Parts: sequence; structure tokens; C-alpha cells
Amino acid sequence: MKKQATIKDIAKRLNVSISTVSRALKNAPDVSNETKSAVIAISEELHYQPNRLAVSFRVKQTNTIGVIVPNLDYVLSTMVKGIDEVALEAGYTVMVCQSNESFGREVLNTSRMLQSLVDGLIISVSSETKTFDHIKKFQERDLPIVAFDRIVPEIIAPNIILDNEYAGYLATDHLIQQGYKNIAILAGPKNLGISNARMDGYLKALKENKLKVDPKNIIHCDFNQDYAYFATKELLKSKNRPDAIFTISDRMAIGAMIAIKERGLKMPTDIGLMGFNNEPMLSLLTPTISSIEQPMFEMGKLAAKIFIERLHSEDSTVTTEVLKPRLIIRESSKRKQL
Amino acid sequence: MKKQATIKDIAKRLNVSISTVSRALKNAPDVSNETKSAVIAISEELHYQPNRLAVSFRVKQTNTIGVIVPNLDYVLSTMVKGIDEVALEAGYTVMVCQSNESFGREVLNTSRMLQSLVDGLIISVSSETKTFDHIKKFQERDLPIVAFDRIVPEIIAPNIILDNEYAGYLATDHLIQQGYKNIAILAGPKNLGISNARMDGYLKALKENKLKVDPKNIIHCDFNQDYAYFATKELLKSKNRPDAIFTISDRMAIGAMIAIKERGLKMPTDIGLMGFNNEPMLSLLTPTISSIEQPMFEMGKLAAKIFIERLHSEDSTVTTEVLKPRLIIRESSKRKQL
DNA sequence: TACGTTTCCGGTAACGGTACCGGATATTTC
DNA sequence: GAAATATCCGGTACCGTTACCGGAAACGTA
Repeated sequence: MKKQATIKDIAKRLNVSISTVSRALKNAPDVSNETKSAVIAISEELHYQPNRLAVSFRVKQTNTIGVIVPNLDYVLSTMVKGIDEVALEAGYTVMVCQSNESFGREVLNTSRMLQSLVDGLIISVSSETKTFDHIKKFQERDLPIVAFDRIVPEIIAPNIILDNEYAGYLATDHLIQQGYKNIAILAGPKNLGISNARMDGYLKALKENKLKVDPKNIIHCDFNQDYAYFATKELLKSKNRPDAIFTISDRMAIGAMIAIKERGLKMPTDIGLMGFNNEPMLSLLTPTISSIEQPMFEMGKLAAKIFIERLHSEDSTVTTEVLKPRLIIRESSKRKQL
Repeated sequence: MKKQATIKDIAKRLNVSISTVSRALKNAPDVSNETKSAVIAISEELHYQPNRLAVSFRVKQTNTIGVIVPNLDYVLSTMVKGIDEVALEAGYTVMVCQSNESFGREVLNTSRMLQSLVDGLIISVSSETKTFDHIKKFQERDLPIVAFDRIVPEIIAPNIILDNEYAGYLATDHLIQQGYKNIAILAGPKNLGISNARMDGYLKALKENKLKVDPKNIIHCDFNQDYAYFATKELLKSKNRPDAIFTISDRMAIGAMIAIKERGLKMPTDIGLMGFNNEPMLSLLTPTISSIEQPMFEMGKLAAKIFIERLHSEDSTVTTEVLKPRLIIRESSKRKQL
């Protein structure tokens, strides 16, 4: 075990005190330029690496950001990439943990992070999460929190979210404009914020267009291809079957698509389909599937940016940044020729 | 800022020394059961949380594993999930960083990790990485390294890899068995280990089946849909165009597929296509695309398992774990009826 | 009774840095 | 030329915890 050089070693070599070395290394004003350059010369010679653990311990700041996400799928991993981008730039290290949509896992992760003293938390909560004490613990310790993608209603913290209601509206309205009248929604897990918001947009669009809401057309199910498949299968059996389906995620859209094909229905003529997230593969399917695009990378960057601002200022006004989605029209929903 | 309780606070409350508290909390043998229970009672009352930073600093062990991956795509993120799984179970925290296939980024990540004193490194190197000094630094400090997915030739460390040569062989041989005779390979970045290994398998299969190797059929390009698209487009223009294409990743297979369709060729009759990784979407495309499946989750778990064993034993025999791929046959390559 | 053994606990140094205080020179100012 | 000021540096306490040493009391043994 080759021992790491410490400032003591440098001090010894130069016959100066450790405090001088410490100050020299951080370019403090009260060290002469000669000693400064001498110190950095020796530090390079000894391959000195500051012991971040010691520093963090001393100054009670780790320069690492805890990031907890439900999983690392296409959407979230690009968001994390965005966070990474600006955090690294700003000198922070990012610690990513997946909760696997499990509440217990999320609690475990937060407690570990609290123990290792991250400087704060950027989180997208799991779908199981209904109580937020584990997150509030950060606030009790004055550690900033930023919530993104899925927000945390009870926690007073900056939020970075998509305008999910508008997204739901956009998707539904588009289907209506294409002449679909009996539109079903596969709305994701009940009580999950983004599910509800997207559904509100769906309802709003129906209302605005004076279409009546059929409760049978609103299906809650997991973000999961298989569930969506079975749900769609059921939907299509009913005698007043929907003529369009809006799913709250692309994975669910895939499930729906399979069920639709099995049933022998043609998109977009017999039935319309819209997904959500605009995963790249959608344009490869036959038919290509319409979807809602969200600015994932930007959301990640924004989350990190706001987080870091938070860290450096005492200002604790809570803002909610709402980013706009974009409608991506493809074959699965384009019934009218332009 | 609510101050965290420390062992000092507990000691004061009970009028015992901090060393007693410390020992009591870690259930040391030389503390009476009474004091032990008294200590844990008070520690719960005060919501005591050990300061991991202080502990890590003191014992020079952080209980965190550094994980560096080129990106968090389907394959790697499931591998990371596997790592997470066993690491969490064993009481370790995982610190995931993406190098974005950039050497500089990888170096930055390793150096940060070294500074924050991770207990070791599990890494899949970037495709740009040609020198390994940044990784050797871990060994100089006696920190275990485990390489997975993409191995590190110069580093003496346990490797967990797919049998890439066999995988390449499997894919190519399958195409040959289906009657394809002029098989091209989109072989990924040159000099990348997995690329070469898969290509070796390709060559071996050709040789075994007495097919001659045409250099024009071997294309090196980035792991990238667009590159693959253009490369395939070129390939198909040549007058002796290949009658099958084996791409080293599914993303590349997609690019190839698009080019093939544009050219008006039919799979599998006119031309065969095989991907690599078996991403779920392959079964949704028309035609469905054959591929090679690798046990990603298991690889991740194994990597973490071996890493942790490493950590706890002085034994430093280097093993290479080679996992077997599985051939997944779908429409794009199934020309012969069974 | 005297001695060795347990059993339990306290004191202290140390990990690698940082922050603060104060002091010794050198430099300026009137 | 003395006082004020700037410039540079050293000493020390401390962050929260653990490891180690040593010692007091209680117990067992002959």
C-alpha cells in the first residue's frame, strides 16, 4: 500500500508549516508567490492528491449531489446525463441511485446518502412513495432538495417538471382533431402525480371539444408493457370499443400496439394510438407511433443548475419550472391528410 | 441547521466515555449489556446517525464502490442494476459515473473517485481509452478493480465478460446455416476489445465453413445508428453486395435495417440481418430482428460479487469469468423453414 | 489473604485537513 | 525615526470516530 502524500509531507520537505501548505494549495492571498510555487512544485513531485474525505469531514461539505431515480430507462437516464453534465462542470460529483420504484429502496438510499453527507438531493420519487419523511430529513438538516420529473407535493422545494397536463391535452386534442371521438387513456398508476396531470389534460381536451367522458375509457395500470397489453385487449373486446388510445408512456403504447395488431385492427384508420416520451424506437415500428416529446436533457441540466444555485445562496424561494412538451405526429395517429 | 447528534452527546447523557459509546454501538464484547442497551436507547432518542464521513476518514474505508460505464444504455444500465443489487445487499453504496465514451471524462471520473476514496472500481472502459494509467492508480493504492463488459487488457484484474468470440461465431454460423454466403460485419470501433473478439468469431465461422473472407465486408464504424445506416447503404451499392449483415449492436442493426428497406430489399429472403444485445424492441420491428442475448443482470451481479470478495480477501488471483451468450432467432435471419 | 483473571470502562492519540489567532519582519507613512 | 500598516507565516484547536493502552473493580482460586 503506497501511502498517499499529505500536506504534512510537503510541509516537511519545504520546512514550512502545514498551514502554509494548506493555504498555498488553495491559493490563499497571504502566502508569497515563491512559497506557493514551491509548494505546488513539491506537491506535483509527490503526486499529492488532497484527501477529499478529510476535507469534506472538516468543512462538512462533500461536493457530491445525491440523485435518486426510480430507474434508468431512456427518459431518466438522459435526464441524469443532463444533471451529470452541469454538476461535473461545476465541480460536483454525482451519486446516482435507483429506487427501482420501491419505497423501501428509496428510503434506504436516502438514509445512506444522509449518512455519507451528500450536499443535497435531486430526486424523482418512486411510484410507491406516499410519505415523505425520508425526504424531509434533508430539509431538517438544511440540505437543498430539488424534485424533478415526478414532483413531491408535500415538500417545499424547487420542482422541475414537464407540463404534463398540457402534454395530455396536446395528445388528446390531436387525436380529436384527427376525428377520433371515443378516446381511451391508459393512465398509469393511480395517485401518481404525472398520471393525474396527464389525465387532467385528457379530460380538459375532451371537455373543450364537448366529448363525453366514459369512465370505462380510463384505465389505471402500471407503467408496463404487459399490463398495457392486457388492458388494451380488454378495451377492444367491449362492444363500444374506443377508436383511439392515448398511453402515458411509450412502453405502454407498445403493449397497446401488440393488442391492436392481434385484434386485426389497422392504425390509424380503425384506431389511433399515441404514446408518451418519444423514445427513438417509435419511428422504427410499423406503423410509426405518435408521441409526446419532453426535453429530458434540458430538464436534467436545469435541475442541477437550480440545485447548485440553491447550494450557494440563502435564498429559498421555491420555484416550479414547467417545461413544455412537444407533439410528435407519426403514422399511428395521422388519419387526416394535410 | 439542526445539529446531528454525535456519540459525544450520547456519552454526556449517560455519563460514560465516548469510547464506551463507540464500542457499545458496534456491539463490541467488552461492554456490559446494560450499558449497551442504555446506549442504543439514548441513540434512538437522539436520532443518532453515525457520521459516515468521519468513520470513513478514520478507518480509510468508505464502503462505496465506484462504477464507471461508458453510458447508461439498455445493456449497461441493467448491468449496473445487477451491481446495485448485490452491492446494496452487502452494505455498499454504489457511485455510478458515465464516461460518455470519452477518455477525458473517464480520467476525470477516476480521479474524483480516487479523491473521495472509493473502496475500489468496477469499470467498463470507454471506447476511446487506450492508456490505462488512470486505472493503474487504483492498484497503486491497493484498491481492487473489476473490469466488466469491456475488459482492460493491460490491467491485471478480474474480468467479467461475455464470450464475445463465441457470440460472433454463433451469429455468423447461424447466418451460414441459413444459407447466406456473403456475410458482412459492421464491427464497431477498431481496436475495441469486444469488437475484435466478435469479429474473430465471425472470421472463425467463415473459416470453418470454408467461406472466403472479403475485406470489403468488414466495416469498422462507431456504435451508432447513423454510421451503420450509411455504411450499409454503401455496402448495398457494391455490385457484389452482401446477402447478410451481422452488426455488433442492435442500434447498428436498426441503421442497417433502414438502409435495407430503403434499398427495397426484403429480409430474410434477399438479405439476412443479425443484431447484438437483444434489446426488447427487436421483437416489435417488422421484420423482427435476430440477435445475441447476453446475461446482463447476471454479469452485473457477478462483477459486484467478485469485487466484494476481492475486498475481503488478500487473495489476488486473477480470474476471468466468461459468460455465454444466447442466440435469439427471429424473422430477419430465418430463411429456412424448420 | 494474596494472587491471577475477567469484565468493564476511561483517556488519549490519531486520521488529514482547515480556520483562526497571533506574531515576526518588511514596508510604508508622517 | 517611530508608529502604523502590510505581508507572510507558524501554532493550535478542532471536525467525529476508532484503536489502543492501561487501570479499577469484581471475581475466582489456592
